[in-house]
Order: sequence, then structure tokens, then C-alpha cells
Amino acid sequence: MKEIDFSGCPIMSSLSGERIKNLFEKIEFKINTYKKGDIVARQGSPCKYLNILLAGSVKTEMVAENGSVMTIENIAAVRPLASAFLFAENNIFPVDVIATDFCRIISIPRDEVLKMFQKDAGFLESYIKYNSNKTQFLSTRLQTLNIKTIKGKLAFYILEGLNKNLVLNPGTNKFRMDRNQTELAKYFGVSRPALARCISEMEGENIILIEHKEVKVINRAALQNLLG
Amino acid sequence: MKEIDFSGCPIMSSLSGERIKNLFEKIEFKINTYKKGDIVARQGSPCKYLNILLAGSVKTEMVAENGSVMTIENIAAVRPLASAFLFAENNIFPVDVIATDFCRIISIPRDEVLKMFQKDAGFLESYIKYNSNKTQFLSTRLQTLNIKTIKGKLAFYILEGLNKNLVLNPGTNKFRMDRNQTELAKYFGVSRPALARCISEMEGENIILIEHKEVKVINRAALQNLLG
DNA sequence: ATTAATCTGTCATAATTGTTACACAAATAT
DNA sequence: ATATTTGTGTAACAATTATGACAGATTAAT
Repeated sequence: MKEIDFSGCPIMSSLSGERIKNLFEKIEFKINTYKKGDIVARQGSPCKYLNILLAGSVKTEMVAENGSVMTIENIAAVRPLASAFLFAENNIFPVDVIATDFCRIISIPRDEVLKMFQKDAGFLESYIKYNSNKTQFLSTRLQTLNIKTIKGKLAFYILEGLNKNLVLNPGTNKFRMDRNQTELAKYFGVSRPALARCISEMEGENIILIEHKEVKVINRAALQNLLG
Repeated sequence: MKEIDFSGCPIMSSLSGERIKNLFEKIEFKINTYKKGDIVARQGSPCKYLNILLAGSVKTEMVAENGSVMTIENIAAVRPLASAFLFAENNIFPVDVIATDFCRIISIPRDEVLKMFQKDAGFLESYIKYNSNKTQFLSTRLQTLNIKTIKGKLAFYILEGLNKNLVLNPGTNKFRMDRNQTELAKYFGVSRPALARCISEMEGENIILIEHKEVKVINRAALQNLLG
């Protein structure tokens, strides 16, 4: 086990090396390597192992029967692959997983993972935490996308950012965005000029004031109204 | 324990009564009742317990400081409340939870839940499965919403429905929707007439044929093109 | 079988957003 | 300091979608 480096892996990083060693004792697993272009997993095939990308990078693609392809995600080590699918009702890979580099991937059978959960509550907690965080993240993204107007999305984003900042700076009406306008437009899935227009309109209506990445909320009630 | 009925609860229903009884042995928990209008949990308060709604119903709301309110969800027994937040990094309730009826809610401390995981791998598996299913569900919803055009959403929806049906009826190019046009429009978050127009255009282009809830795919490649 | 309710197809108009383009500001590199 | 890149504000026009409205088709209820 000493040759496996899980540092940076969201479901392992909280565990010490010693603990990881114990965790894998008597656990069956295999490590495969893939070269660039190899297919790691096929869309539609059952997901029976916890696969963790130890080194290299992969991309995930959806492939249709007529051959048309859509890239979904690029993933770099160290991260689990499709961890939400291992235990789901419908445990098949929703995508093709293709190596975009030389890769090492560890595969731990489902039942062995359950044993590992029983053995080390910390590992179990990390795994659940990882999935919980993901669920939370997706919920928030979904809320954002579910708002139809750009002004609404922006209002939601600003109120959210303000709330996060409130924990550190109680009573403030300012916060700093971690995205520029172009990135924000992509995040919302809208065009950049349309976002700029909305910002300038909302500034004109004295609701907010944005300078660089600094957002100042002037009329909070108006922001709230844009949500519903 | 005999008075607690978990039937229909997604994280308990796979377990027999005997097994549930064992599971709760030596486990600390409390059961509270709430009458209509009572606040079960406050937005922003830490989520330290696994709360399962045993009887009654609740609604979840986001409340702003100026008092404006937005209802997020209505939940009826038997279901866990905010199960994704118990183990997440940021374990605070994102919403107010308010009883809309007489309610009984069991609260099991976080650490006790971990003990229960260690005790019964089946319970652990159900819990993880529940969260996994949720992640999967949200991912799919996110993909749908991420497609900008109505035709694209429809194409995605149809291809997905076809794929699900393929497992039962290999080689088919038909499937039956479980929503009518009005419901589908709501699901997509678009207006009903706009959806109807897209359907009729796609029928005119000989891509699909929809009769009642029966969908027939004529030109699958064209559907694929609408995704990207 | 008839009525009532719901669902569907369609239209004109308004509102919102995307596209493309350009000038200028800000940040970064040389 | 200057050049280069990247980000921002703005505009005209095109495309898409929402809104509201209506008639006909389908389904459910009596």
C-alpha cells in the first residue's frame, strides 16, 4: 500500500497514512493503468467498483448510437469516478470514461467498500460528506438555473454571497465575488453582454453597485423581489 | 420502538421490523411533536440530528431579513428532512422548516447515526443509496436545465425516456411519457404554448411523432444534434 | 350519451436574451 | 514605459420565449 498516494482525494485526504494502511488491510482491490485514449469505462456498463483516479486525467463523454459525442467533464487525479453511481439504484455508468493521459486507477469492489465503511468510521464519514457536499452543490446550482431571468439569477447569487460573508463580517452589505463578469456569465449559462446589461440596469435602479469584483447591496428588498 | 412506523421511509423501508428494533438498541434519540404552524427548524441553525418526519407534513421556506418568503418544498411523512446537510461541510439548515399539520419527528444525533451505520450495513447502504439517488436525480435535472433551447430539452427528455424503455423493449423507437404537455412544460420551466410550438415544429421536420403521451422517434440523429 | 373539465394546437404581440461588433479600461508581460 | 492581452460598457439587430387568448379535441364524470 505504501505506493498509493491519496493526498488530495476528497474521500481519503482526512485520513493519515497509517490509517489508510489499516483500512486497506485484507481488502481486495486492483490497480489498472491506461494509456491516452484507452476506454476506462463504457457508457451503460454497470458500476461495480469504487474507482479512484490516482494519477493522470480522464474525460467523460456521452456517445449516441449514431456516433455523435458530447464531452461532459474533465477530471484530474486524485478524484473518485462516478462515486454517486456505485450505490445508486440504477448503477450504470452514464458516460464513457476515456483516459486523456497516462492513468492509474484503483478499483475496489462494492462489497469491499462496505467492509471499509464498517472498519473505519472516519472513511465512512468522508465518503458520506463527499456525497452530501455534492448534493448540496447541485441543489444550489439547480436553484440558480431554475430562476429564469438574468436579474433573478444575479440577485440570488448576490444574496447568497452576502449571506456567506455575513458569517465573517456581520452587518455588512458588501462582498467580493470570486468570478469576473465573463466567468459569471458562463456560470449562469447566459451571454456576457446580456449580463452586463442587467448589471448596468440594476445599478441604474439603485439596487446594487459593482466595482471590479466588489459588490455593494443598496436595496436588499428589491433584490429579494427579483427572485420570485 | 414498536410504536415507530418507518414504512415508506426511503432510508428505512428495506429493513425488517426486527432489524429496525435491533438498530435502535442503545441508540439515543428523541421524538418531538409539533402542531400546525410550529417552527421545526430555523434557517441558519446547525443541523446536528438526522430528522425523520414520521407523521404529518411540513413545508420548507427561505425567509429574508425584510420578511419576504419563498416556499421551497412541501414534504409529507415518512421522509428524512435535509438528510444531505447532516454530514455536509456546511451543516446548517438552508431553510425554515414549518409544520403544516400535526407532526411527529424523530431526531437522532449525528454520532448515534454513525453508530447505527457501524451496526447495520444494510441501513448504511440504504442511507448512501438514498443520497446517491438524489445526486443522480439532481444531475439529470441539472443537465436538462442546462440546455438552453426548448427543442434541446425535449430532445434530451425523449432520448432519456427511450433509453429507459430500451432496457425493457430492446430495439424500440417508441415510449410512453408519464407527463402531459402542461406538466412537461412546468418540468422544463417553460411556457406551455412554446413547448407545443416546438413539438409541432419537430413533427413537421419529421423528427418525432407524438400522439397523446406516446412518443415515436423517427430521426434519432436529428434529436442528438439538438443537444449540442 | 351528454356535459363538464381538462388538454392541445395555434396565433399575435411583448419581453427577454443572444449575437456581433466596437471602443475603452484594466491588468499583465516585455 | 510600452505593448499585449484580457475584461468591461454599450449598441443595433435577430432569435427565442412568454403572455394571453381562443377554438377544437380529448378525457372524465354523471
